[in-house]
Amino acid sequence: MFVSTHETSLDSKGRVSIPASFRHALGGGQRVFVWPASDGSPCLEGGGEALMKFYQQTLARMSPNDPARRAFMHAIFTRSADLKMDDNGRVSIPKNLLMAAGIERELVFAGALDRFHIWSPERFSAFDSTMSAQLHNSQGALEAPFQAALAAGALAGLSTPEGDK
Amino acid sequence: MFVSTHETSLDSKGRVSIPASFRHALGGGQRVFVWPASDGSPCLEGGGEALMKFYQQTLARMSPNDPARRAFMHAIFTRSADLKMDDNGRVSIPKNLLMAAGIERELVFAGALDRFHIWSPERFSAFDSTMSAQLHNSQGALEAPFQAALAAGALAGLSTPEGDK
DNA sequence: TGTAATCCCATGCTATCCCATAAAAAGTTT
DNA sequence: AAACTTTTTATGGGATAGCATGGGATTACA
Repeated sequence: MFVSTHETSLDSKGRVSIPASFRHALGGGQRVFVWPASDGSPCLEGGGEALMKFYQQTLARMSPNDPARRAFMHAIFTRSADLKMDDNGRVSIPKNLLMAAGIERELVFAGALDRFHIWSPERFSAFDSTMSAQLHNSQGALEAPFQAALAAGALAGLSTPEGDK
Repeated sequence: MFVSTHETSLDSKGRVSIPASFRHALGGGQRVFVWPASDGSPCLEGGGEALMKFYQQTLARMSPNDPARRAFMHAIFTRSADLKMDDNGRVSIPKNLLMAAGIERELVFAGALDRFHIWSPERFSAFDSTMSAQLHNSQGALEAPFQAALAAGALAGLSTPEGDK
């Protein structure tokens, strides 16, 4: 899974190394898809073939006439770049996407479980602050899913004495 | 699959290069079919022999008396141009189709998974904005197919704890 | 016999492939 | 725990192949 953040930069040819841990999360394939974040955040969003296959299946479950389908298709497949990593794990992100995210040379890879985000450092630190505040105000909303997951048996062996070694 | 967007233009002879990634998506054949978008969008729609075969089979499954069959037949087969790529991967799109899409010289190829669309740049960016707004208002409509795809096991190993190593 | 479509070759550009280097991480041996 | 070896990662840059594009020559056909 995609975890942690990595700060890096484009080289003189416009290439950037995908962080090693992200490459592992991509599962060995060398295709990477990148598009403007679909939640409207001023950053890019990316994932591997697994995520794209998931989106494909999501589309397959929608009526061909559903206007939401066309919007979703456009947001993910039309706007995305299909990138191929070179032997050293680098990709070249198209200029229009870099511009949309306000990236010049420095950038931040941010893990998000089943996908990752690419930020300009300035926008990322602003976002980081926003999220701190947001989390502080969201404790209530977390309560219910938190308890549900616990009840479903997640964390078994960690929250109870049986989990000790 | 057809992914991403490519901006290009007609040359002085009226030819245009099919983007390389689209040529690959066409599977090596050199026939390309183009027609006015069947959903009423002010653009052209296109695909390769695979898509046409799919439409052919769709027609075969409709009753010969079904008025919808005639309309569908007309929209796809009657209106479409059967283009042949030259050795450099270029085609000449008939003038009447270009006019219908409002294309003068510049144009945009937009991938849509199993097909692609051809837009005038102005119309494309307007459509792009519309789709952003549309997506924003469609979160509800996406919820169900999204969950269904998840339940069907897409993304297995990425979004669930079982995927951890 | 003119007009236009097709075929073919030439060119600059860029993406890709590949090798080299250096730093960092992980693993071994005393 | 220090010293050494091996592997992985990040980065730079040269060589090459593929792509987009322009345009001349040839063919089709009206």
